[in-house]
Amino acid sequence: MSSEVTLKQIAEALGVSAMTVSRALNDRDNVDEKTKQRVRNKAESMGYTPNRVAKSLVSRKTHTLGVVIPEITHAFFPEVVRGIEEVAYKSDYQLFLTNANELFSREKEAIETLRSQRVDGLLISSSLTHEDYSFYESIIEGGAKVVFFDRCIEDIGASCVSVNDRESSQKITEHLITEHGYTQIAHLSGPQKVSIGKERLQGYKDALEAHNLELNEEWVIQAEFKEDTGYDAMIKLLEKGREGHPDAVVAVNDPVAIGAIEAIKEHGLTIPDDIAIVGFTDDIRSSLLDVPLTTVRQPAYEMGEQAAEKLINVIEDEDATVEKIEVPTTLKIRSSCGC
Amino acid sequence: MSSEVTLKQIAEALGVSAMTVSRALNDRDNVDEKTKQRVRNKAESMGYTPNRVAKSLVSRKTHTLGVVIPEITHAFFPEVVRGIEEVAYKSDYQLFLTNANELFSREKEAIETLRSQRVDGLLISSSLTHEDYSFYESIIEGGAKVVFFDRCIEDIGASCVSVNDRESSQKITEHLITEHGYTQIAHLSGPQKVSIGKERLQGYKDALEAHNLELNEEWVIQAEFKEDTGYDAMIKLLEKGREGHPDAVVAVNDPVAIGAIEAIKEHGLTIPDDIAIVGFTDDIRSSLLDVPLTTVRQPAYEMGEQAAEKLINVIEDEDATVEKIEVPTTLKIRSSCGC
DNA sequence: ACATTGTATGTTAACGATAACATTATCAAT
DNA sequence: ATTGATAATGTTATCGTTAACATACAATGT
Repeated sequence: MSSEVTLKQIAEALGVSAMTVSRALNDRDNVDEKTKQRVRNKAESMGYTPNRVAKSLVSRKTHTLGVVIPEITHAFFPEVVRGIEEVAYKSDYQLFLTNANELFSREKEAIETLRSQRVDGLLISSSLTHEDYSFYESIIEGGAKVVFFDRCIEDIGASCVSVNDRESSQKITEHLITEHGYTQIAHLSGPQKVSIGKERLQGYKDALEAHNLELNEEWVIQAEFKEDTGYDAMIKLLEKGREGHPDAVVAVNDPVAIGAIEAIKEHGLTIPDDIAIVGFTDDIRSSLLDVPLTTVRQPAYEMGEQAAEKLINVIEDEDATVEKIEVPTTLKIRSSCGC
Repeated sequence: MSSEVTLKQIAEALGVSAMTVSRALNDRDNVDEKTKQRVRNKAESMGYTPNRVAKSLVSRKTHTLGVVIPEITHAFFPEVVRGIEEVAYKSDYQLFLTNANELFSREKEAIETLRSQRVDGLLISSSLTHEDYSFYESIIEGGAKVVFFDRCIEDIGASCVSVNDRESSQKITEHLITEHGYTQIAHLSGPQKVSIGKERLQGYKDALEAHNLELNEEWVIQAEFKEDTGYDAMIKLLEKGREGHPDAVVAVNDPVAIGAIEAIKEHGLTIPDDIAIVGFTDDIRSSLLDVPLTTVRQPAYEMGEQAAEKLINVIEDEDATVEKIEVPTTLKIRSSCGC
């Protein structure tokens, strides 16, 4: 039997109306138990699969969520997606997954398509790198239910699940200052248009300020989020060299730190003796490096769970409020910081 | 404007019929250029988003693919999904992603739901661990378009994209024999009900046989696919101990090898001097271990691409044939084998 | 005997878009 | 002016399901 079996076909085969079949299969009241059984058997034997497309058209609900992430390569986002998936599964939602590949244009396209699909809600980690939020504003105003995670766009009426990047960044920088006494600390930053890039830089600055260390603008080099940009930024930093190299480096995330480590090694320097370095994310590789990387652990799975729970809440409860949900980070002290 | 704008509403606002609006927005012939422009402007200003649900009901095509994977934690499947996503994106398909969590019951449920969603096709990496293929048979007979990848179910009328597990397993085992002269080689196998479990064991046996080494059944221990099962299996192997431990171990995949390495270290043995070990997969961590792991590299991204291409081909071309597509593996020789 | 209640079923219309067919307007050719 | 062809637009029915209302019939109470 083909997958094209419809209620009407079952109805005809049994000599009843389509409505009765619908009622029987949805186990409603007011249907004779014998009829229900007859219908169920027939549906089974004809290989009936309910058509959610038709159902969605009537109910204006698709029971689907759109997930938009900026990349799938590293361990972080898959882990977030696993958390999302788990919650969605339990609440009987299906997931549309799209990878924007760090391109906002592609993200926009993806969101547009997902809205066409009439997803009940959107989970977005933004690839935006400029400061024009009008696209998000318009879709939210247009009634889309959105929850951001990790890379958030704030104050535009959508909830957000992330870690406290600024505070965490400050904490790990302070670890370098108070535990190890470093004073010459550089930062390989992320793009300043992305919230986590800005926040983490700010946390680094906060730490310096709190300990009366002077900020050397020359030692803040902008990378992006991947290994090669970390490598390049570190090379730049090492080649400035007039005033010598820094004691320690705070990288915007672990992939950047991993790239930087390679550059440091190539320059014949050792970690942590010549230069200490710390990251952010706790990439799956970080504990396995020659000199295990001290970093900030972000609970990715939990972040996914929280984001999905919040979104489903927004979808199902009319008066859910806009929230900023922070999931706690933990410092993962390993040896790259000098410990 | 809410997302609930319909063609009819635009039509009313302009005093034309819904059909004209539909034609204008789809840029059909036989519509006055001025009308088209008026319609487009109005649609834009009202924030119209076409409803794919309604469209799908008419066209009986959803332009969506269902992807079912057994796990998302490790790097392999995310990378496959990235390949799938890329191809789907280019061909304008959306992806439903579901994680079966290594549970066949959950996979079955997922497939049923995806069929309800009327996905145009399914990409499946099976979590099946028994030998009853009737579920797959029935959905394929029911007209579902299916392409398996990595963990395939063969000879039931669906195409399959995978590596040649048996041959690759034989090759890496032979590397241990011919390059290093090991003769006491153990195997930590996968579940024998899963194709890759069976095939890789078989490849291991082929290698022994080809070199006239006796197969010691005691040294084939069944693990599953994760670290903890590798650890447990290795402990079992080490504690048999009457005849001493093996020279070398062939693990069914890298996570199992990583678990086993821990067990080996705990027993105070060193790799590769006391026991050499090799894996399969080329996990992102494998090159970063204390003793980098020799393994078989599976081109995950390419596997995803091929699987998606094949599926789209099956969907769009009536007389596409059933194929077994093999993507080539490469040996990643590092130092855990003794090199 | 008859209104009343309740159970089991049927009919119609709707969700939003579009294919297929129908109608009207426009213009050139005779 | 009339015809025919073509361009522009409208109408109806359909996809599969279900809500809302309608009907048929049996059982109950007075």
